[in-house]
Amino acid sequence: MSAKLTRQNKIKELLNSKLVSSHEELVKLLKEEDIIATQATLSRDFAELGVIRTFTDKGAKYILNSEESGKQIAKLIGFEILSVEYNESMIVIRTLAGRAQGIAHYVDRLNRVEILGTVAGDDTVLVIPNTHQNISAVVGLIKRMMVEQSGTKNKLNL
Amino acid sequence: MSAKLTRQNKIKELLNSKLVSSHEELVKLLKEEDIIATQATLSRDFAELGVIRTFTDKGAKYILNSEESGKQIAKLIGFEILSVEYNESMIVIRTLAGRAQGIAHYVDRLNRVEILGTVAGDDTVLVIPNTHQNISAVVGLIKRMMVEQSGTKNKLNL
DNA sequence: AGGTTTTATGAATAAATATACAAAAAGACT
DNA sequence: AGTCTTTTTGTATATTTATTCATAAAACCT
Repeated sequence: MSAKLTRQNKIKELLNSKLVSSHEELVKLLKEEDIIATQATLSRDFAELGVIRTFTDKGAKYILNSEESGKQIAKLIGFEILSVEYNESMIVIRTLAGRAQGIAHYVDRLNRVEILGTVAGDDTVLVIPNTHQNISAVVGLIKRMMVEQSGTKNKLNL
Repeated sequence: MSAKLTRQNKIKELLNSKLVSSHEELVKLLKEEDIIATQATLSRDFAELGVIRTFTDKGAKYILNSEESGKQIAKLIGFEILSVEYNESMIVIRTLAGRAQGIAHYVDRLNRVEILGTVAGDDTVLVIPNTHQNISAVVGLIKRMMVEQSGTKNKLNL
C-alpha cells in the first residue's frame, strides 16, 4: 500500500474515532502512529477525502463527508426501487413494502442542500426539494444515487 | 426583526442559492443586499448557524447543515424540533425519531384554516397549507406555536 | 426615563489553512 | 540500468478564518 493511501486510511480512522480540531492536531496524532506528514499534506488530504468542517460547542471539528458514510449504509440496505415519479413540487419513490424508511433514511443522510426532507410510509417515499431547486435536477440526483447504489440500472425503469 | 436575525436569514438564503467560497465573498454578497457586516461577524454567524465547509472541484464551499444547527436548539424545545423548513408548497418539520406523529397530531388539533393537513413519518412531519395561503405566514404560525410550547423564543433561530 | 447587564459588532491581530514553487519519490518505458 | 514523466511532499508564504479587546447597541430591570 502506498504511503499516501496508508496515511489517508489512518486519517479516516482517526477522524472517526477522535475529535480533531485542526490540521496540526492531526499531524501529532499521525506521528503517534509513526506516520509523518506536514500540515500542507493534510490540507491536500482533506480536500481529496472530502473531509468537512463542522462546528461543535468545543470549536471546529473535522469529520468525513456524510455522503461517503451514507454510501456505506446504502450497501446494507439494498434498494429495490420500483419507480421514481414527480410533479412540480415533490418526488415520489415507490419501493417494496417495508423498504421506504430505509431509503428515506439514506436520502436524508446524503445531506444534500437540494433536498429539504423526506417522509416515508411503508412502500412510498416522498422527497421534498428545496426552494429554488430545479425539480428535475433533484430527480436526476436521486436516480443517479439509486443506480450507483443498487447497480441494477436495467431492472429499473429509470 | 433584529439586525442579526435579518442578516442570518439572508445568509441562509444566499448559501442555499449561491456558491460561497469565503467569508469575504459573503461580505460582498450581503452588501449587494444592503446588509453591512464584517468578516468577523460572519465567522461568528457561521458558527451559530452550523454552517459547514465542504470541498468541491472549485474549492471550498460553505453550506448549511440544518441537522447540526438544529440539534443545538433541540434541547430547548419541548417537542424536540430540529428544524422547520419550507419550499413554495409545503413545510417540513424535522424532529427526533418517533416524535413526528405526536407533533402532527398537535398541529392538527390546532384546527387552523390555514392548514389543510399533515402527514407524519417517523421523524418528519409534512404540513400542507391551504390553497392560496402565504406559506411563510403558515411557517410563522408553526414556529410561534413551537415557541409558545417551549417558551424560549429568544434563544431560537426560528 | 435612567441605570445596569447582556449581547452584538468592528478593528486589529493571532491562528489556521491553502498554495506556489522546488525537490524528491515513484512509475513508465525503453 | 537510464531517462522521461507524473505524482507526492515539504518549505515558505499567501490567504483565509477565529479571537481578543474595546465599544456600541439592545434588552432588562426598577
